[in-house]
Amino acid sequence: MVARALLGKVLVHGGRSGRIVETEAYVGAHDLACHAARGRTARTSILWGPPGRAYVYFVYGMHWCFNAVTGREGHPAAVLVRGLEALEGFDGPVRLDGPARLCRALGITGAQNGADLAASAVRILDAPAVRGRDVARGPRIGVDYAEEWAETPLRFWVRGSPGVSRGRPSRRRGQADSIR
DNA sequence: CTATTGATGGTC
DNA sequence: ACCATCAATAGG
Repeated sequence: MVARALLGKVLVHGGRSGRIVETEAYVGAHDLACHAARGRTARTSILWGPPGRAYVYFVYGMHWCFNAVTGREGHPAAVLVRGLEALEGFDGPVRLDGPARLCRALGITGAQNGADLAASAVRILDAPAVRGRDVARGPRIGVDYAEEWAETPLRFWVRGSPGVSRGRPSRRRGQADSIR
């Protein structure tokens, strides 16, 4: 799965870069947590386009979130990047845990929506994969409304990384479910 | 540590 | 009305 494979890769924008340490997969129009589940609209049309482009959306009146479109044309699926570890271009310490924080820190906004991730100012660079035993997975964050999809373990993160967000999947209790 | 709330605005 | 959020605050 692409969300798992993106862990360890490098997101770059505006001269700043970070190693991807937390992702969530949104797998299609049938996934009730996916923005595409409510049909093709002006906002979500990029999701139906070709893979390898940025889907950047605005939430809660103040935050941008960055996704990479992963589904082939006509198949809306994407991976939300939720956490990074700082690599280059930052002036002092930065927090990159959380999808909106990382966008703010890298200067990603709606201006990058639709950008080609292989040939524009926003890029994802290849890098060594994260070892299986360092990867954990669990339910996605903030999607309680998505019925059975709320508990589907489509969130992936690098165990122990400071770039992993602290948001819990609020429905269930207990610790982060984990392990590969 | 958990829980709650205000900020702030596009989308449908 | 509803959010794929964050920061600040209050309470145990």
